[in-house]
Amino acid sequence: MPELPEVETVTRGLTPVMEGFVVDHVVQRRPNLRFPFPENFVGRMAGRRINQLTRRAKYILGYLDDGQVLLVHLGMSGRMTIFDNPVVGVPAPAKHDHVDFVMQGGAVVRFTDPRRFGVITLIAANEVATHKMLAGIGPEPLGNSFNAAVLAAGIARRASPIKTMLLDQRLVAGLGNIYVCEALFRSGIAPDRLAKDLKQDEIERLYREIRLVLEDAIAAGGSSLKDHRQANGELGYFQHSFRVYGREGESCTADGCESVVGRIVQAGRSTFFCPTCQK
DNA sequence: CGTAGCACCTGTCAGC
DNA sequence: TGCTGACAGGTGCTAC
Repeated sequence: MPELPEVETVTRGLTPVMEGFVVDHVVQRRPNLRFPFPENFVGRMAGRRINQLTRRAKYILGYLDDGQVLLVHLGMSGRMTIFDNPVVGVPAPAKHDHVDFVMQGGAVVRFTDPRRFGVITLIAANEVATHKMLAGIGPEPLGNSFNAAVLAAGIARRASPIKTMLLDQRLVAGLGNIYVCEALFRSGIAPDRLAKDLKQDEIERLYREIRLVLEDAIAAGGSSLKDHRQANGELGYFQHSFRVYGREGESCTADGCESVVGRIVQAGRSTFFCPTCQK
C-alpha cells in the first residue's frame, strides 16, 4: 500500500538491517520490472556498503559507498520482506519474488511485486536532484519547504479538480489516491472543486490536514508494527482506519452526519467522499 | 504550457 | 465451476 506513509514505514523497517551493512550479493530473478534493471546490477551491488537509507517522495534511496544510489519504488504492489531469523531461514522464492538483497549483517531483504510497476535502479549520487525520476518532484509534505503559501501558489489559476492536482507529484510529493481522499474529507473540501477556486482558509485547512493525515498514518505504522514489520517480516502494511477511502455506500463517520460515502471517477481513478461534509 | 487518456502488469472479486 | 468485466495503493509517455 505504498503511499508516503507506507514507504516511510518500509524505509524505517529496512534501516536496522541495511544501513551501515555491506551487500554480500544480490539475487535478480528477471530482467526488468517497470523498466529494465540497470546494466550489471548484480555486479555493481556486490560488496557495496549502504551508508545511508532515506526516502524521497515514494522512493527509497540507498546511498552506497562508491557514489551510486540504489533507487527503489514499490509501484502499486511492491513489498519488502526481511528474513533474519536463522532458525526460520529464507523461504524458497515464490512467483513474484524478483530480487533478494543478501546482507552481510545476516538479513535477506526480499522485493516482491506481482504487478511489476515497481522500479529498482542505480543512479549517481550527484544526480539525485536531477535524475529524470526525481527531478521536478515537489516538496516533502512533512518538511519545512511545504506550507500553505506553497500549496496556494501551486494550485493558483489551475483548472483541474483539486483531487487530481493533489495526485500530481510536482505539486507536493508522496500523496496517493488514499491520502488525497482522506485529506480532502478531513478538510471538508469537495474533490471536484477546481483548484483555482479554493479560498485561502480552505487552502490552509487542506495544508494542515495533508500533514496531519500523513503524520497519523506514519505514527500508526510505527505503533502497530513492532520494528515496523509483521511477524512474517513483511514491512509497511498495518491496520488503517480510513474515513472515506474504500467505504462507498457506508455511512459517513462524521458526528451527526447521515450521509453515505460516495464514489466518483476522476482522471480514471476512484474518489471517495462525503457529499454532505465536503463542500 | 496544461490537461486528459492510455499504457504498463497481475490478481481478486462480483455477477452471471 | 468457469467465464467476463471491473477494479486495484503509481507514474511516464503521448496526443490534443
